[in-house]
Amino acid sequence: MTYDQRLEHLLSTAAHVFGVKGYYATTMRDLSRETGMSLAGMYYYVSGKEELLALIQERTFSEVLEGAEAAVNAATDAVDRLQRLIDHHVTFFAQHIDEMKVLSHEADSLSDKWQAKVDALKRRYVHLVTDVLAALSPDETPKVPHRVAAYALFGMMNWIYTWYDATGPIAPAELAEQFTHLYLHGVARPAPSVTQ
Amino acid sequence: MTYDQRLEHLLSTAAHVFGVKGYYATTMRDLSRETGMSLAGMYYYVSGKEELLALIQERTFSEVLEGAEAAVNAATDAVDRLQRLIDHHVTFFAQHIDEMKVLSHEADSLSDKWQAKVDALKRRYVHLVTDVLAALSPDETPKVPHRVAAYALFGMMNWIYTWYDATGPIAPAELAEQFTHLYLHGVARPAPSVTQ
DNA sequence: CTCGCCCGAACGAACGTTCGAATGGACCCT
DNA sequence: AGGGTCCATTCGAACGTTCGTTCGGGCGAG
Repeated sequence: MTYDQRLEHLLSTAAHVFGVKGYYATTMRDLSRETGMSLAGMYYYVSGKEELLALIQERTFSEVLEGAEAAVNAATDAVDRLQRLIDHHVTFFAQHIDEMKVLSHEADSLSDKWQAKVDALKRRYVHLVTDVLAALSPDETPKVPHRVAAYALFGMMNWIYTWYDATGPIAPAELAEQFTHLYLHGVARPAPSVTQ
Repeated sequence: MTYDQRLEHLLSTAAHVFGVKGYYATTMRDLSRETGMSLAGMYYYVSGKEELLALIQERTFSEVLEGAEAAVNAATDAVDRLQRLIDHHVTFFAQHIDEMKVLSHEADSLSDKWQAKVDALKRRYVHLVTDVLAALSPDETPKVPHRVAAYALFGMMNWIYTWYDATGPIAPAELAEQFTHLYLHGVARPAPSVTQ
């Protein structure tokens, strides 16, 4: 076992426990028991509890952002970009539930020093999504501002940590398709003109 | 000042501080300072910190559910029901940001005894929304299951506590309209058939 | 012998909660 | 009217626990 592997083990265990119990409710003694390391031993790998949270957030966000950019770049047209973006986000979410739960739920738990780095990643992600939406409906004054549409999409996707079970009857890719359809066409019937 | 008024003052102050700092990060001493009551004095009104959270959640959820049912009942047709439901939720959210933030963010922080009561209210709300959606598209096998559509709507609306500022350029009623339009028709152009 | 790695034991601080007493108005009996 | 008793309300001070973190040293491979 190398140093890096043990740090990774600590981080992934911490992400799991944070995801289940929440950051504040998790004690270093919980992590000690769960990792098999001693209480003091963990401090050889991280400077403290907050650095654990920061590293988890930073690494996860970097990975999801990188993947999202790759997914968008691999697309052919505007609708395809959206489809791939949603699919990547939902699939990644399902495969890294604990980390994403921490990312969604503990977005404001870091002190300024660490928060800034995560916020920078977050801005890049929001910007990416907003661009995709702008290309999708290049109207100068759409009925729904691109910013609102972007955060509505984030809400739809990030909220799944409260209800979705990736091992249930709906596969991640399936959920992504449903989200994409919903987000593109709404719940109104396929027929364009609705009552009223 | 009556007993009830002081309890109300304690609860609303606690909701505010919980909303800003989070439940776990808030100490009883914080609440003592913020309410002007003594540390021990607060225990005359509630049995402990957890009852504060429970009362806030229970009262807020009851109120939002009651209002939502009234809004739906006042509507004329299926689309109107959805419109009023979204408007009520968003407007209520904007007017009670702290409480709704606590409700959204601290949904799993209660012990079983209290959680059950809140979960019962939550189920009623989910059921209400699902019914509205089912009436909107009575298809037996819609492209998007009603349950998924319901949680997508909740996600879109509840996520606003992370980004929306009710005192900003977008008024709550305006945001509700945008959400309704987005949810009904999607981001795709009014023209029904999209590229691909 | 050195150094990267690990840990038992302890430290000081902060936490939620409790205790016992003090306050003051309402009410009763004479 | 006055004296006495109760009870709702308040709070300073402390209690026991648990927290994140640190200290000093131990251990094994090079």
